Amino acid sequence: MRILVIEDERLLATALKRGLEAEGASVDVALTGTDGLWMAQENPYDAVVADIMLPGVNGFQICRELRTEGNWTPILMLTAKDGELDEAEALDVGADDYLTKPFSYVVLRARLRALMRRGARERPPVLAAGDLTVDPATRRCRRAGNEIELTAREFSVLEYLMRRVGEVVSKREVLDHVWDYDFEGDANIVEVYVRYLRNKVDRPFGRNAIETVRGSGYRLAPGG
Amino acid sequence: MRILVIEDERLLATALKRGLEAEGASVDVALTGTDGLWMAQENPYDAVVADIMLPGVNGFQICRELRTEGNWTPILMLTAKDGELDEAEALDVGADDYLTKPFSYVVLRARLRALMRRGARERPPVLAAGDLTVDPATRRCRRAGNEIELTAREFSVLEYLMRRVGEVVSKREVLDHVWDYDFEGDANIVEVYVRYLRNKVDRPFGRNAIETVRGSGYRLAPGG
DNA sequence: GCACTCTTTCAGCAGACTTTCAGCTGCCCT
DNA sequence: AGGGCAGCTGAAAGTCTGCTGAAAGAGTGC
Repeated sequence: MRILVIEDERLLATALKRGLEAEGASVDVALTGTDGLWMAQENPYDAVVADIMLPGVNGFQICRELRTEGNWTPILMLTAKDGELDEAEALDVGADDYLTKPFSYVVLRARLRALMRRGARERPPVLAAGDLTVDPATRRCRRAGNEIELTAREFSVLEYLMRRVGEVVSKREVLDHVWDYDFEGDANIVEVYVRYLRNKVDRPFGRNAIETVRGSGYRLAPGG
Repeated sequence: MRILVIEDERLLATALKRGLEAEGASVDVALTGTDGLWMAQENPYDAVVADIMLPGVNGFQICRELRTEGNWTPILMLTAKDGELDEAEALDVGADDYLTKPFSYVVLRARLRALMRRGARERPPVLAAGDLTVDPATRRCRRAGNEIELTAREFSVLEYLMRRVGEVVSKREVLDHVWDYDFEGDANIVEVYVRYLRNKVDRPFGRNAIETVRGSGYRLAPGG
């Protein structure tokens, strides 16, 4: 479940990211409308949460632009104002739903779920590579019929690798997608998580799904 | 995918180089505007990322100069300032897009991809010469159906030769493109790597893809 | 407040990879 | 034939990367 949050208030953006990720979503954050629009154009998200008031391109423009391009990803609009006008305009330009700040996280999640259910397109429910499967929706991981317990971070790292089976993924990329985009720490953290994952998904099964490509990163073997 | 990064902050330049290379791009770095302009004029890049504030020739000038020469390589401008003025001017002189520092790597990559896609120069994802193929995305190399394991350096050298199949490539050029731009050592290192490559991609197959052109350099035979 | 789990940092280590070097081979010229 | 190069080679030295255990730090639930 990939979600794009376009929101310039970092506190809120981070809160949303954390919250949604805790439920198994893979969340990217854009801090400006310009960035957000580009990211939405570039990646296939399952939903977009966009503030209306944004630096650069505003939420309405993002919405209109995406729709005119034939991009029908569900969009949930946020705004600080609570005028009827905004709401009408939001729906006019093609947003699917509308939420007035301040809102409770629970409400946002509920609406978002509804949106995505409605927009339930052909989306492979589980990621699979050989006998290894990962279900972002239920946040479950199984291998050869055995359920594997993963922590939130572990799951996110594995999910990202699974989304790119076969490709070499650099530690930097993992960092960019799984950690906050402004994570300052050492890329060693990725090595550490790869070790945790290997201990859980590879070692017990005597397999080696996560390959190391020295100097480049890691690659999840297509066959698991 | 060849990308030129013109940026005087070495930290940033290195980060970009690493990141983009990790995704299979072949990245050259210029630390001054003068060098950058020259390199952009000399080599066919798929995209140029240029800082506006540079020692020597600045980003605007590079852009204008290339455009007036009829060079329409996509250019992405970077700047520390976030004035509207800069943005307008960047687009005026012919840049294709504009990014304000600090930016997240994810965003840069997304924009860059979009730019190159817009440039609609469909580039085959894998490089091939006869039965020898190299895939920068997965960092895999195969010959006659056999997977060949290459180290990071070996891969980069081979990739560079493959990008210029049929052409004679001097050791100096290989050094400049594959090693850090400030590599001080002996060009003999290239000979050493050519040997490693021959041992892996030629010898086992009884072929001779990498030809020596005495006095000039090496040439990758178009037929593999 | 305490116990617990999860996340992050850190420094040491082993091994893989890179680079250097000195001698050798073979081509080309006189 | 012999000298001068350019390129080739084997081996050793050097560097760097990724792996690991341990422990500190954050976050959560009781």
